[in-house]
Amino acid sequence: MRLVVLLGPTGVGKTDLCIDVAKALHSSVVSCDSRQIYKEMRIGTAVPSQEQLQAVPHFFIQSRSVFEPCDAWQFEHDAMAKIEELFATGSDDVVMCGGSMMYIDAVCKGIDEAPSIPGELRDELMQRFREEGLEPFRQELKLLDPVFYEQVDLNNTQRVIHAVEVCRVAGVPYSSLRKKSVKKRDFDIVKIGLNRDREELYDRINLRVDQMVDEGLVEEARALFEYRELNALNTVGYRELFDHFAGKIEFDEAIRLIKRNSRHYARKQLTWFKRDEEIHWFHPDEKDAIFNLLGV
RNA sequence: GGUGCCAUAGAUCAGUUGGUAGAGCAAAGGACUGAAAAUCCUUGUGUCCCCUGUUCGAUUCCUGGUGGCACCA
Repeated sequence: MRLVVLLGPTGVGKTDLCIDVAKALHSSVVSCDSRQIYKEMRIGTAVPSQEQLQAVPHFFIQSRSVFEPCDAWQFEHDAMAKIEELFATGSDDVVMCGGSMMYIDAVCKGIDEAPSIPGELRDELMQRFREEGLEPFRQELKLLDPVFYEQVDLNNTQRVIHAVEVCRVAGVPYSSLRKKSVKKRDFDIVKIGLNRDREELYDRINLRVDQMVDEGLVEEARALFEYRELNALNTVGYRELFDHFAGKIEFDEAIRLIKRNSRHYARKQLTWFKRDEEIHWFHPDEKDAIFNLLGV
């Protein structure tokens, strides 16, 4: 049993190659994409085409609503259940394809146990953050978890508030739960990373944004405008258009920012992937070499 | 051909009353185990177009040149 993980920055060409690899291995595709998982978005998240989806069975593509958001912990459970089911029903190989760094690690290494945070608590804390800023949370964290207080970036609102949430709900310091243990999976994992020259990658990203606009990205985003506060819609390609709809920026500026933020996102992904020494890197055109590595 | 203006970071430009220089944009590097397409941190040496002169010292002023733009013929 083998999980073939196909990863790489946005726009590199994962989707096309993924179909070929899955066909060659007679396997299904488990999507590992934190935005393609939502059914309300399609154009801006570059969901595979109907033909591609029909060519090979796909899972976790537009399978969830933005009103029931996913997170890395949830994804680990859902994806692991699906992967084990596929192996149990006779698949030797399963292909997991996507660029969501933390979701990939959640499946390959697992995430430590921690309590779920009730929505009401987060709402309450966010309300307080808006009124009083981050300082009260820093002070509370210093009392509840001095160890993590020393480690965390105290400018990072999300990290500080999340740590406070966990401490409060769990009743123990957040740091005591962060064991960073790696779960042993009972299948092999092969990681294939796709990359291109920076200029080539950026050209593709810029071009793809123009294509998305031609396909109706603006209309897709407009239909979601009223839900723009939802976390799942804090997404490149949508939030910039939301700012335009709200009258904050011109249309051309929104498009420029979508391209730039997509490029930045690609770079951020590469930064994350760089430190994973298990990844075998290829240019997407090196299909033969990839098949060779996979033994097909 | 003549006159004027311009020539500084990847591109666009600011600036130095002569003491070797900066802003936004773009870009680059990094952190990151329950929001992750999120969130956060860091980064600007560049023949200041070339030559000549003045000067202790010129990217800044002078002479000439080259290139670009505008106007006039």
